[in-house]
Amino acid sequence: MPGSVRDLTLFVAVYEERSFTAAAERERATQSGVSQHIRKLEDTLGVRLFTRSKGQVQPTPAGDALYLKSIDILRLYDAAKKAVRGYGKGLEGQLVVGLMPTMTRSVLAPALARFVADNPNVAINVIEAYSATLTQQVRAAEIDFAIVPAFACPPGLSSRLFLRTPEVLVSNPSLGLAHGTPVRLAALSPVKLVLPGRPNTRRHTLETYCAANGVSIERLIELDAMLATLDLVARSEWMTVLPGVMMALDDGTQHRVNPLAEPPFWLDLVLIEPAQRTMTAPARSFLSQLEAEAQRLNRRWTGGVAAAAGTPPAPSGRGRGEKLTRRRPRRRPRPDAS
Amino acid sequence: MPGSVRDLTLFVAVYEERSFTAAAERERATQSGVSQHIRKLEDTLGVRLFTRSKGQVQPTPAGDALYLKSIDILRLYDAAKKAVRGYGKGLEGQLVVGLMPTMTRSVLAPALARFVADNPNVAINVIEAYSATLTQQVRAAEIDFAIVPAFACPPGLSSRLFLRTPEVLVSNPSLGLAHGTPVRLAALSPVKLVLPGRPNTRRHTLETYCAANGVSIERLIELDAMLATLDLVARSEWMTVLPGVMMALDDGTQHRVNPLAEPPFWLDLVLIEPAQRTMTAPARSFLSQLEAEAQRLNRRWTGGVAAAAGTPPAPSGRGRGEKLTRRRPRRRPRPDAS
DNA sequence: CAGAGGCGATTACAATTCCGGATGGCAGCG
DNA sequence: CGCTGCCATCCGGAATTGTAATCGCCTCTG
Repeated sequence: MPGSVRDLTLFVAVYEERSFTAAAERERATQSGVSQHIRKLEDTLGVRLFTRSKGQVQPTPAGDALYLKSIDILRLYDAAKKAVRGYGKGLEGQLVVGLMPTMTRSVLAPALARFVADNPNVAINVIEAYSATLTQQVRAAEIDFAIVPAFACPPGLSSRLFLRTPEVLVSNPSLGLAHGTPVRLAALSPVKLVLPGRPNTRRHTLETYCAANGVSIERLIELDAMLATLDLVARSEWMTVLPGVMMALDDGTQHRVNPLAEPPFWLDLVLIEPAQRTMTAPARSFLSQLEAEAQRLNRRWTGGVAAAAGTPPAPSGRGRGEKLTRRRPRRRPRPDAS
Repeated sequence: MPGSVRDLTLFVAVYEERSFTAAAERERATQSGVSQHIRKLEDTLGVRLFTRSKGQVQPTPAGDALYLKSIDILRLYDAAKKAVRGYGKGLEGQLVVGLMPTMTRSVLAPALARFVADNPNVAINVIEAYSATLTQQVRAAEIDFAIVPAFACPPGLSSRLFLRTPEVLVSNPSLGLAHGTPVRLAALSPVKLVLPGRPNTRRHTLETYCAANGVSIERLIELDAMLATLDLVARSEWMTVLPGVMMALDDGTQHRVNPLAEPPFWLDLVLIEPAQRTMTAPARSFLSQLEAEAQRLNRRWTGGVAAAAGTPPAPSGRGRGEKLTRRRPRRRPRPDAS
């Protein structure tokens, strides 16, 4: 009933060669096979496609019509085959990743572009959310892995340090800070800061830093919207503090970016994944791309000799790649929101 | 290697249903068969098209791409099938017909339109030429039949009367003749006539008529180009004489048409075909359409009571449908040119 | 007119593919 | 833990496809 592409190929060959035998050798088939294919076509369509009289094979009007359609179909078919073959390289599978705005602003795009180029047949789903949501989804094994700020690791999760990045002050260029140079926040005190809301542990961490280092906050706006925060800073005298890896590509025209100094202030990002299962190959591959890109961008702040000197050792003996799965904690600590 | 349309149909079904079993029953197949088809596709393409994990069938990016192409291919394929099936009705074969301008000006188009509508899969080739050429081609069995002026039938031809049509005077409307009324050519004498060249027997017949009926020819132009003749008559005071069936559709605005009277002047058209072979079914069918149309148009001149009165009996006992094949003549008479 | 040769149709048989039922693995669910 | 739904796989028979050989028709040629 449905007919094969071979039928059309042979038909087109006969049409163009005006000969069954010529078509047969062109298509590496026997004259007999070609004859049978054409006859099958004619039978199923109920139409003669060629007149084989006078020693000449001539297409009928129906043959002409079918030829015009056939070449389109075959061209499409071939294009489809080629296009789909292009997906053959690289890994295969699905990949669901949870990332905070910290990762999605600068790190994600290059890593993602490289990964899809290398692995076109992996179905990718990136979820941008705050760490509370992400942690929950990882524990439910809804996503392959997530990158979140370091926190007390709840059960069912496996985690390791992903990146240590400096916190940076982000301000309006008109405020006159020299882009990229370390800054002592206390020297600017009192400051007007845009900070995340109370549920976000980041808020507490930042306030603690300020209080401990003689930074008085003149005014404060709570914004849990990253795009709005950046826009507000770019258009006003409000400032904010963000993870450095997120701002590594800024050149100082939209935002002035200055690492906090005296004392430096570091943020640890950790990778979390469901403890009960091993990471899929696409997840591993994408993670390595992501990590490479994050470290490359982070060198904007740690690569310089002066900045490198200020890098503290990894905290509390937990090095990169070291698992810290906790199976049965006494109580479940609430994950912080970023 | 080349894959069948069934593959794509089943693939599309799976893609849309997101389920192998649902696709199977939608396409009247078994789940097993669907699974095998998809696997064959994946193997030949070297790409996974669906991820069958978590109890969910989800297309991969390659699956998405293939789906987009597939629906186009299937749509095209279906359209092609439907279109070609449309050629299934009616007769099939080839048809080569030779006609003079006398037939092609008014008779051919309606007959041809009806014939191709009824028999879409007949390859038609109409050759417009003068009778000398046509007779030769019929004898060489290059064409199925031709319509030519009556003449002494050479060997190898079978002929019968096709149509008796009155000769009509064609003139410029500004000359003031009443369109459609019989006219006595002698009353217009002397006349300025456009006539075919000497090789055409028509020329001799017309001159004979004029001479025998007191028509003096004031001036004469030889034109063997029908379009040019009609155009010249429409734009000047030159007149010509043409077979009536050719001018039956004219309404008198471009050309005034008047049957010759006192005496009337008839042209016999005959059908000629190769004697050694019987006419093909398409040829018979087309001929009957052509004949019906010719007679319909001819009634414009013979249908009226007065005109019918002037119709002479068929000449020399050769009625319509009567063959006059001559196998072995003494000498081969030169066919006249029309 | 006879013979040769080209070409498509047909036939018979072999290889392959297709199809459907049965079975097994896996995950979700009560 | 059994049940159920779903897909993969295996297997045997049916159908299709491909091949080689042959036939019939036509053309060409001498």
